[in-house]
Amino acid sequence: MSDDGLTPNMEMYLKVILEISNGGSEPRVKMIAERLGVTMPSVSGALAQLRGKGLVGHNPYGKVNLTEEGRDLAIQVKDRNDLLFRFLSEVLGVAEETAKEDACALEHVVSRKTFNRLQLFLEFLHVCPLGPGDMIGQFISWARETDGKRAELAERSNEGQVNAN
Amino acid sequence: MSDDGLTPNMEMYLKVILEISNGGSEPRVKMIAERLGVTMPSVSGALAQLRGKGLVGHNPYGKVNLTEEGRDLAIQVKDRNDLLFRFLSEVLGVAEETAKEDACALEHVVSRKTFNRLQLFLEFLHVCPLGPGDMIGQFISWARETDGKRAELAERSNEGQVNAN
DNA sequence: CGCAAAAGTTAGGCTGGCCGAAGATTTCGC
DNA sequence: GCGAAATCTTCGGCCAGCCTAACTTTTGCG
Repeated sequence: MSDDGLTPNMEMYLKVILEISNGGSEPRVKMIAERLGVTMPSVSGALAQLRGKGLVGHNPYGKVNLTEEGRDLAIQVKDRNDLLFRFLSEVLGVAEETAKEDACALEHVVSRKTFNRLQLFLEFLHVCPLGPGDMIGQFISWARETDGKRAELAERSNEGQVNAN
Repeated sequence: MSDDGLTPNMEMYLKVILEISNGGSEPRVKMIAERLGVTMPSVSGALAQLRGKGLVGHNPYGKVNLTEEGRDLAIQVKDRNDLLFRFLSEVLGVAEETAKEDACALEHVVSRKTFNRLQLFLEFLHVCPLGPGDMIGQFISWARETDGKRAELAERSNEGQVNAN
């Protein structure tokens, strides 16, 4: 577990607030609500909690901003997201949309230790001493072939199998 | 998301019931409670829900058993867990304990598509055309070195840094 | 058998999150 | 500068999960 003592939901709020301000906008309750797909009352409640933990500054009807501590946590969440996304899409070759969704769920659950190892692993793959840098490409094309063959086999062995997707 | 329409918690209940029966015991409320670290009333409640969804058979004071559908789902969860655990421990070289914990959280959150790609990826690493089979070993030792070097650097550049764990 | 211990359930209460409805505040256009 | 629209908060209510306390059923031992 990622343990910063926050629930996945609270991490999401922090991350979104960070993203909004990184995007150059003033984070507003409404905007946060839209991005998270929740209603404004939910955001109000969440902000109250986060304010209570000293992670955001926010007085009623006022501006929302991350405290230093809140910003640090938000950055950590975002870093986990970025790393996971890169791993899923670049290494595993998962479709962008899926990679985004999965990263967003995984980011709250990956421990520090695993994060570190995964980071190292990505570096390694790029620096990889085997083959000229491109072990990822090798995997991707091997995977394509393999997938293809298996699809054929499945086809050939007939039957109305369950959707394998 | 893994979407079987179950919450992570419900998936855990199914998984644990499966593990208990695979271990050759009759799953009992008490045993499930112990394995999950919850109280018996929580288990009772969960079983009621699962029974409602037709995933377990269980009448009051009676035996607990998975229906066919429940068993299928439980197996899927377990498969996800196994794959993740292998990836974390064998490939990334994460410590066993951590790998177990992380796999247990990740298993509820990995989409089918990502699961499939990860599975393929593990196969590939074992079959890997680059270097004779052992790209994992290469990573592990490269990681050890790199970690070492960085520890030194951190050491040398002094300062009471935050625990980098 | 008969009754205590173990196992299980029901009841009530808590927290985290979410919602809609309704009321408060701020902003903006005229 | 005032009123309507937009934004935000407060208030109840809901569901998932968990707990403790108290009650019921089953088990098993003397």
